[in-house]
Amino acid sequence: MTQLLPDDVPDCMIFLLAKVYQKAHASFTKQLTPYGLTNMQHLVLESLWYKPGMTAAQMGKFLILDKATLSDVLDRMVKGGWIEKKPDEKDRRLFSIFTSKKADDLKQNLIIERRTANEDLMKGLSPEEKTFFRQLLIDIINKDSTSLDTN
Amino acid sequence: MTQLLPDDVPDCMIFLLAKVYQKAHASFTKQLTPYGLTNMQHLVLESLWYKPGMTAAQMGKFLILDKATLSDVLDRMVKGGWIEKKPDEKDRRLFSIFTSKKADDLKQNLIIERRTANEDLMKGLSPEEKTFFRQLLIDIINKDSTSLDTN
DNA sequence: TTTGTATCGTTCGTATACAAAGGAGTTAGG
DNA sequence: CCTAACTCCTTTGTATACGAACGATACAAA
Repeated sequence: MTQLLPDDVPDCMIFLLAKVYQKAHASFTKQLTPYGLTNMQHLVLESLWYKPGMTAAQMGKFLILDKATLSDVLDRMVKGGWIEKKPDEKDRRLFSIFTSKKADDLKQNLIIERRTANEDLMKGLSPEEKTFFRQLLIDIINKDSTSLDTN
Repeated sequence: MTQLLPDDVPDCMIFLLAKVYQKAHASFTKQLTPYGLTNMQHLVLESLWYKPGMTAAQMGKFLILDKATLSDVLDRMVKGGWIEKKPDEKDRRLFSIFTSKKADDLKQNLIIERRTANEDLMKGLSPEEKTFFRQLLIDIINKDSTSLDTN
């Protein structure tokens, strides 16, 4: 059952952003189903391939995510065998987080899945439009007013 | 604690969309705190001012929202005195939903809050950029591939 | 060294989100 | 009219999200 916007599209960018994100999220979720991974878990893996050994706090800042949210996500990923948490020997408050072999074996596939999802989402846009859209999003995120907190 | 994207911004539109929505959502949430309303509850009220007496199923289609999600939201709004559910006399499966006096008294203020939130989010963009951005979002939502399901 | 402050990760409470299943009610087809 | 199929709404289970408070730890200042 396909759902389109009504003819008189709501005059609310927040709503439109929510729906675009909802659509992108739903699409990527489907792609990841065969792997048994969620969107968020995929994001965590990619961040760890980029910066192995991050602590939860570092990852929270990197992904702009609340530490309470991340705590649960990481917990499920440990249980699922996707990551490992190794206690820091110098500072016993910290855990360094690493991807598991199970995750690393799927690395190339998972990165391709993300690329495909992105291409699907941007399908139909010209290269100029893609660049402009991307830069627009970055500018909005980096704009000063009401920036995101992640402490 | 302000959070910016790293210098090498992640090459993932899904992530950027998530963060833009996260920012817009957080900002609007703060604006609505004095009213004791959430983002979603505000959206429900506006949809009811637009189409009074909608059923939950109609609203779910209008807002492109899962009925399970909506069921909880509406339940909390009834308890909070924002809306009323009146059973349909012809079809006993249905409830017509209406805004309460408490909600209607705040209508003008709440609509202004949404406008302000939208202007804040788009602040710094030229009128052409705003139009283009908005149309881009609408096009992506309405694009055929992997459209949103709502029931 | 002690005391105050800050940080790290967890837990709790609340609010989305959605798949899947279930109960109640309606309608269509024979 | 009677059953099969469908619809509406709720409930259950899981996964984000985030504010707030908490225990353990680290550090800095007196």
